[in-house]
Amino acid sequence: MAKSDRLLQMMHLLRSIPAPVTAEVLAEGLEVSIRTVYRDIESLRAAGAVIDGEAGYGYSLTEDPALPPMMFSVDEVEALVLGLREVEQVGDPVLAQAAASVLAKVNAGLPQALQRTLEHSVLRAKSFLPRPEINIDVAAFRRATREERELEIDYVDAKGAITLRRIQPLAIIYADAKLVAVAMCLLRDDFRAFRLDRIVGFRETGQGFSPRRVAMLRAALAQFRGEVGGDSRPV
Amino acid sequence: MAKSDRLLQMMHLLRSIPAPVTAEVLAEGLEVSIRTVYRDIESLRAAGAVIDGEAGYGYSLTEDPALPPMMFSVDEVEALVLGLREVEQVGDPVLAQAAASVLAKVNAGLPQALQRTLEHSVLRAKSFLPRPEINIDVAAFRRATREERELEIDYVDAKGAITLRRIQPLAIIYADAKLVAVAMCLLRDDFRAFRLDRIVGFRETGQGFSPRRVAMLRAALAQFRGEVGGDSRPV
DNA sequence: CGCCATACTGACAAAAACTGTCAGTAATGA
DNA sequence: TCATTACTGACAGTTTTTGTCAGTATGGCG
Repeated sequence: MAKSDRLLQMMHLLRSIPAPVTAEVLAEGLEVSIRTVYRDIESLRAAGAVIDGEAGYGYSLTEDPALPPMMFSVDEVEALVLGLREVEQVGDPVLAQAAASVLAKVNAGLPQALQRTLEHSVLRAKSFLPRPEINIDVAAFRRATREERELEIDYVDAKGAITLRRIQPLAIIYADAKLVAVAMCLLRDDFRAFRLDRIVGFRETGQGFSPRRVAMLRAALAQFRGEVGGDSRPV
Repeated sequence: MAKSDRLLQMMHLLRSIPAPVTAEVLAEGLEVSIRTVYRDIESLRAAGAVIDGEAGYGYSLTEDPALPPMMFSVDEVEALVLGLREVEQVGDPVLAQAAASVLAKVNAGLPQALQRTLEHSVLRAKSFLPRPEINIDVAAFRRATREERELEIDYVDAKGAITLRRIQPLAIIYADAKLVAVAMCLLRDDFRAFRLDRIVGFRETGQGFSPRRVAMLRAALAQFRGEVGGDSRPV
């Protein structure tokens, strides 16, 4: 086997096997000697891969030269930072964490100058709006929505009474400081918007409504638009 | 030179030189014969690169195997979409365009299932807050901020009087529906926050304040934080 | 159609690179 | 200390690669 081919295969192994990977595992996988593995690791390092190797532990790929610099402009980096920083402030902890993670990933792939732009962005997001407290697992709600599963929700209306609703959730709208779920309400047999801070509990019914979410959402948004002001019917 | 090294260099040339690249150019750049270039191209193709080659025209890299699918989770994609869609709505026109562009780029690198998640995202952003009209070129203001250039601004205060201020802009804060520039005000010799909708005009003074923006911004934010509420001094 | 500019392929001898084995060094954690 | 692993240099034999040469093919243009 040509060394050049094998180097590509080694990169593949280093990317796909969880760290640490020992030289022995690599040698077996590539059917070469351990000495050759050491040489190949050296070649990969010369080519820009940052591969940590600790005696008694094994190798881990900490920087992948195959990851080309992401071709984002300065404006694009600023848009990214602003958008994701805003998401970090909203009321879904899983989503906030995901936003931070995206920033870290993008940052890792940027050339140094753009990394600086990202880290010291001119744009900052800061919200002063009071945020109603949300007590449900928003990530789970998002997931049910995405996977087109019917939900039963305990909903507190404006008067404080709790009603039980069966809904097909279509989207979650971030409307300034409020999170609003757009859904087909099976009690009213019509589209409704439900504020997430007024949902005190929810569970899946076991029913699905696949694959109609996108079309229904389109209809709901058109209907709400026709009524001027998307949250005019918060129930 | 080891072939494996040269293959990496050839990929670099193919990525960075605008198409078409002739075998002759590659041969010269890599200091090998044309026959070797043909062989290397073959090796790169075997390794997954899609390289078009037309007689009389040259080569172009149409698909780069080094581009791994972007490793974003579903949550991360949703965070991205939400954040960038918000920027599309609230950002200055250049920034809004950049946000759309980022989404397109990210989408292009995603596996199909995640492309669908992105295109039909459960999460939507919709703002109902009244937005004061901004009449300056915000992208130019951003740029001056980034490049640490002093500005002279015509500022309308709360009473409607226009004052001329000389500032060192440090950041632009998206504070709900308002855009606020944090700056060192050279008139007051202190940090101030200026609402962008009250800036009726600005121009560069020709002075710079490099490389102090980041440190000054840190100090400004600490000062504003100490005062409880970051826009308590909008001037 | 012929010409030009370019991509493409096979063959071969000489040159270069690579390999596994062996011997020895080093680091970390229990 | 021991076990587990990474690391380096040297060498003879093996494998791969190279440039040269000869020939094929394609698209665009006059």
